[in-house]
Amino acid sequence: MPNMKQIAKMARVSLGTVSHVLNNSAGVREPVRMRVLEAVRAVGYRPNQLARGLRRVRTSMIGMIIPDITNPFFPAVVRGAEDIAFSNGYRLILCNSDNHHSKELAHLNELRAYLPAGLIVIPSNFSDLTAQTDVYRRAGAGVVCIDRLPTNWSGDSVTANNEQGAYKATRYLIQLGHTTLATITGPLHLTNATDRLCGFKRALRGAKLKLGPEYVQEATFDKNGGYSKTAILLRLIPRPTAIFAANDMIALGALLAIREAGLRCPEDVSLIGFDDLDLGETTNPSLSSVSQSGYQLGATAADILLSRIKGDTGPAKHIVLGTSLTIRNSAARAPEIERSIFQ
Amino acid sequence: MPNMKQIAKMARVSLGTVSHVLNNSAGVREPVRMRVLEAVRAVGYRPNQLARGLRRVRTSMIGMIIPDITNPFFPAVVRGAEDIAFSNGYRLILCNSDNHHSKELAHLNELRAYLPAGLIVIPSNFSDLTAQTDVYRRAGAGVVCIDRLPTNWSGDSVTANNEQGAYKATRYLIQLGHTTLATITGPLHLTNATDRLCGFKRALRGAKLKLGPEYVQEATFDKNGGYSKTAILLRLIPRPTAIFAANDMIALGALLAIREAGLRCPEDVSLIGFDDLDLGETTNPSLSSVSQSGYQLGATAADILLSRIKGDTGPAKHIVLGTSLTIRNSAARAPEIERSIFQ
DNA sequence: GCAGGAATTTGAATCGTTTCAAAAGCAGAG
DNA sequence: CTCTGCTTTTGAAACGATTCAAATTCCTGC
Repeated sequence: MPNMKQIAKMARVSLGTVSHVLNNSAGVREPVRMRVLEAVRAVGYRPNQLARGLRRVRTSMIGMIIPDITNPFFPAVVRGAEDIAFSNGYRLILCNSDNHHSKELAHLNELRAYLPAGLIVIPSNFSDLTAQTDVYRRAGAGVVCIDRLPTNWSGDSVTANNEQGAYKATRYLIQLGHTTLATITGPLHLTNATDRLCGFKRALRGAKLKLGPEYVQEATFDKNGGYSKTAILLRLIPRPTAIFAANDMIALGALLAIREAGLRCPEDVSLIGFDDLDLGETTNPSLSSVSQSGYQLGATAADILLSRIKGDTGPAKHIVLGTSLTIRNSAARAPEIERSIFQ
Repeated sequence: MPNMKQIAKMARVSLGTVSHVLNNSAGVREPVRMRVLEAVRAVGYRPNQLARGLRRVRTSMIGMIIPDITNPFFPAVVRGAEDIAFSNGYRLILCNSDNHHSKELAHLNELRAYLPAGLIVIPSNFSDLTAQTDVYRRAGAGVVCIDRLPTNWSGDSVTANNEQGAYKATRYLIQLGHTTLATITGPLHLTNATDRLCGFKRALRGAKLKLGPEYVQEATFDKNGGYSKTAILLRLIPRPTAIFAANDMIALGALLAIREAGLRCPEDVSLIGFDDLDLGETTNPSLSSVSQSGYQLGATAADILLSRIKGDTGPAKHIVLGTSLTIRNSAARAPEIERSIFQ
């Protein structure tokens, strides 16, 4: 591997000058600059990032801690972050926390030893992230939380407008004539889950609809969660004619449970999900869902991080991305007539 | 940030001794060892990975270059690799190449500056990877290719048994009575695509079935590719009654095209995919597919890499993982009667 | 109690960069 | 020709570990 010393010798200059050329850090006369650049090109020299990082006390790496890349919502988030990072000369170190306190902590602690320029975290909210990331902030590294926020988080953040998205979805169901609604929320210690529940409730209040607490079921953000909680909802009397699922994986499980209960979606039960994953297009019926851009989430977080790295010390940024309703075939008009006959 | 010097002072020993304790690299008397460990615990010291990497000329990072994390097959691969890497103290740097020559090259070149212990690559096959990774191998870093292999690749590799998987799928279709088959292959410069085509052809030969070249369509590995090529296949006379799609994304596009042509799957056209992605369970009809474990692919690659890092200099390993056929509802018996009437 | 060999421990060099104070070069004014 | 104030360039000291030869300590047997 070629190093700076070789470049310096080839260009007949000192180490310092080579460094200045490489970093534009001091006035170097054009002919000298050219000699150095020429030598760099000739041997295909690239600065050793470890040496540079060691000296600068900061590398061009960004730690990204997410729950699980295998969960279909997260790849787009990672991709968004990687695109922005890479095109600015930064690389992503990917860490899966599985929403486990101990793994999140382990990643947080071990990443520090690489002196990353920053961190993008989808927090599990089982650890006090503010305290845990303090050592990063003190070292001048940025920390951006996305998708959901730890309790009391006062740093930079990027989230979707979960409340508004849920509100739109629920209002849409109400406009279709549904009056007996239900929702399957995500784990309520996660802010995106509680925000979506708030949106759901606001829409209900707006339509002066009341709802027993048994119509709100908390589930994990996956197919199993959706399946088991839907089974419960479908046994309620009166049976809900519309379900707002807090994400598409839950909705998928709900679809399964509805079918298994001998009911049809959307004729008997309407369903709306959240996230608008690709797989929602190909289910039967195709899934109406609240769209949010995972890519934008990741990309925006990386943008903020880069601005912090470049020295922006302004107040914490809280970016909230918009949502939109994607209407497909899983929600239809309420089955007025049948209901009046059967109940 | 605490450093070794502080630990040395606290434990009243020299730098060298601290290092020896941390690396078990020399006999250190138990009481001394304890003193050092105690100091380490007291201040939460963690060795600076940059300094360590600089000195050792190798870090505990593994570069992973994949086409696109957003493609539903790859997250499991990455997860498998990350799990094995992380539990052995290694971290993954994730790079998306988009199958672009230039991006793959850029990642290859720039990663080198971080002195990774190894590379896991899903190659685009647009660059001469053997030459491009030579600098890594000369530096003692391992390079493992997975999923598909560059032409003339003689290094370590892990792939699924693509030929066999395709053979199983095709033979299954033949056993269902289909005689007019078609296939949509992936890009034929990728070995997994050609291998799957070989398996398809072998099954045909085994059943003494002949096929015009127009029944073999090459597509990109995505929904659009599947959609457009299926449209072509459905216009052929005689129309194929069964299609083997080289992956599930292609199959998804095929499903769309079949429906759009006013035909039914599986009554009019049977369909089998490859990869057995989760989304195949929820399509209508659910998708029969050849299962391969992306997780295993990634995990095995990481295992091999770690063994190389630990010093295994044996001959190149070529691991081939098994496949199995997951039967759902997208393939059915050939429509014998209708065919004889209509054609 | 001591020599000799083995087991520990130490100290200095090194990895490849950045950075900063100091040195050198240069141009213009007197 | 010298002095002054710039602009360039240099050299050495970090950064925080590892490693190897050398120094020290510890045992064991006599």
